[in-house]
This record gives sequence, structure tokens and C-alpha cells, in this order.
Amino acid sequence: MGRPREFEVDKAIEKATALFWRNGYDGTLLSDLTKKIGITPPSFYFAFGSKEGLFKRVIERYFAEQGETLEAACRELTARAVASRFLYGHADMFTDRSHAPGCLTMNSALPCAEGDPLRVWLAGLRERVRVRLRDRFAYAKDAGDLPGDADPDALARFVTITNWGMAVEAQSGASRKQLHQVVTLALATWPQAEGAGE
Amino acid sequence: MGRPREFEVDKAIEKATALFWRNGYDGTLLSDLTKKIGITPPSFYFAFGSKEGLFKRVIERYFAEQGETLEAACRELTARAVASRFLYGHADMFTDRSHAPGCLTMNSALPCAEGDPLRVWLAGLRERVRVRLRDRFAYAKDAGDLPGDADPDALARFVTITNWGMAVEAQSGASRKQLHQVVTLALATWPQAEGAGE
DNA sequence: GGGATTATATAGTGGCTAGTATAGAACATG
DNA sequence: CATGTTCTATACTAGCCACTATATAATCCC
Repeated sequence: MGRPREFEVDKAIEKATALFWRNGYDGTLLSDLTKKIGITPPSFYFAFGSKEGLFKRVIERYFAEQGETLEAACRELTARAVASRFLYGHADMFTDRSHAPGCLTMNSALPCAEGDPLRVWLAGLRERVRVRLRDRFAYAKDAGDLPGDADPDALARFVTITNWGMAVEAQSGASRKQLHQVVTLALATWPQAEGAGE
Repeated sequence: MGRPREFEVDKAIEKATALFWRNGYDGTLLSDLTKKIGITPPSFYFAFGSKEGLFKRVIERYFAEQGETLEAACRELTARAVASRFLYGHADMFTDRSHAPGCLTMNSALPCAEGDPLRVWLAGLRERVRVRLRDRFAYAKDAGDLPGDADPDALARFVTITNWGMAVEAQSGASRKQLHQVVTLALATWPQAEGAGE
């Protein structure tokens, strides 16, 4: 009941995603958003509550998608294959020409002020990725897929650090091929359990 | 001649550095700067021209210092030692408690809008680091310190990506020890020329 | 001391941006 | 059609922030 929406919320979120990805949170003005979505400010506020409200929905959607990618990687049979799929996959994503280069969350809000709720929230989301990988590597170690002296926590940090670093280089123009070379180097001496093949 | 300054420019730049490092460019207000430095806006503008003017001096000073660190690393005898000194040194710097965690330039302005002169400028400064390392590794390859199939460009990207990634993790709270573990893992993959010891 | 120069302080202003007050249009249901 | 509800449009505002107009104070050189 009531007057029907004249725009689609999902489409609007996609358009907002593109803007935030390219120009960051502060760099994307409300007028940019309303113009791109094709609505006026009151409709915007009726639908999303605030600029930050829309941003949160954008990021939640992004992390939901990334979460699926992460889980798909974690379903690989070996720790090495998990890391490989995770890193090559993100190298491709960061350089996908259908959106701005790099990682949406890093492009959006890494330079927020310390203690800014947005920065804290994003750091928390990043940490969840690291923790998920750590748990997967700990499982791999228990399963004998990683050597007994392997450190799941350090390995997970190594993977995520490589990942965020790729996002930075991608933003400043690194190509898919260049990132792939780096992933190959990063995986070169992945610890192998005795007698385990990939 | 003329009335003497009642504050020291160098001290002012140091104080501004601390603020930008912690709260980013947009997150640092002019009033924060004048308050911390202890001057009024007219004195600020007389001395630095603009907020962006001061920011540029801050970044130039930072890169001058980082440039010395980089050159010191490049003076190491082997490519591996260069990478090792560069990465361990930055791991320490990113977690040095005398300033905000992470990298000043990444904390300051990674999320600028695409095409923003500040973002372009900072990307250029980062690239100079990568190019310097690449040249050093190319030299090492010529000198037989790296294997014939080593790729100096990819190695330099691997090192810088690890570095920017560490800066991100440091900003969200990773410890010096945790970063050191990652550096150790990253260097474990380092290619060795036949018969070359570290 | 007089004049030129350089720094400082008070007290603003102009512009920009997220967000709104008010009114009205398009639906559902009785 | 009447009425309540949900959305939209015009036009606006409140606040913030980088920056400045004006006047004054401290130095140097003659």
C-alpha cells in the first residue's frame, strides 16, 4: 500500500557502490548519490536514512559477497589451495574493470580519523577475514596438511597483508598480471607437510 | 628583519605530522592544527599558505626520511638483505609507539577521490619506492646475487605490497612481533642464487 | 626616532554539504 | 470517492570549515 517507489533499492545500492569505490566516502557527495540514483534528497532520506546508512548497506553487501568468495576458498582441500584461491581471486577482483581499481573498503575509508566508528567497523570486518583464514589454517595443521611447526596465525596475517597490499597497488594502477606474479612469489615457499602434494 | 616568529616551523611540522598520521587529512581540521601548534589562523596562512601546503611539507619531510631508510637498505650487500632490512625496518616503524600506528601516507589520503591531485601525488611517491627497489634488484641480478630467472620487477612489487599490507594491519592494531613473523614468512620465499649464502 | 618589513590577534565571511520543512502526488482499502 | 499511507519535489537551513580583512605589535636599518 502507499505510493510505490520509483527506483529500485538494489540498483541504487549498486550505483552507490561504484561511486564510493571510485571516490571514497567523503569524496562522494550526497548530490553525487542522488544524481546517480536519479532521486531527490527527501526520497534518499526516506529510503536510506542517511549517507552513512547507505554506505553501511553498501559495505554489508560487499562483505556478504566477499564472504562467499572466502568460504569458497576455505572449501579447497589444502591450506595452500585456500591461500592460492583467495589471493588469485582477489587479484582478479581488484583489477576487474567493471568497477574502480582496488578494494572498496580500503578506497572508501582507511583514512578516517582514529576512533571514527566507520574506521573501527571496517577494521573489524577485515579482521573477520583474517580470523576465518587462521581457523582454516589451524584446521589444516590439525589435519596434517601443514607442518607441525607452521603458525596458522602468522600464515593468515601473511595472506591478508599480501591481500591489502595488492589492493593498494591495484588502486595505483598495478595490472592483474603483475598482481598474479606477486601471488606466485608469495605462495612459492608455502610450508608443505611431509609427503603432501598440492 | 621584521617581527620574529613566535613558533618554530620545524616543531609545527612535527606536530602536524602527528595529527595527520592519527586522523588523516580530512579528519584533521585547521583548528586542530592551529591549536596544536599554538598559533592563530593568520599566522598559519602566513607561514604555510594553506592546509594543503602544510600537508605537502609534512609528506615531503616524511618521504625524505623514508628515502634515507630506503637508501640505507639498498646499501646492503645482497638483494635479500635489502628486502630484509626494508621490511623489518618498516615493521618497526609502523608499530613505533611514538606516533600513530601504520603509514602516514596511507592513513592520510588513500581514500581521496580518483584523480585528486593529492592521491596522484602520493601514488607517485609510493611508486618511486617500488622503482628504487626494482633497480636495486636488477643490479643484484646482474651481479649474480639473484638467480637468472628472478624477476626484479615482480620482486620489488612483492616487497612493496607486503609493506603497504603491513601498514594496513598495523593501523588496525597488529603488533611489531606479528609483523615480524609475516616478514619472516615473506622472506622465506626469497630466491637464492646457486651457492649464495645470505 | 622614523620607516619598512614581518608576524600576530580579533573577528569575521563565503561557500559548500548533509540533512529538512512543507506540500503534494500516487497507490491501497473500505 | 474518502482516507490513510508511502513516496516524491521544491525550496530551504543549520552548521561546519577553510580561509581572510583589518588592525596592531615587534623587530631591523637608517
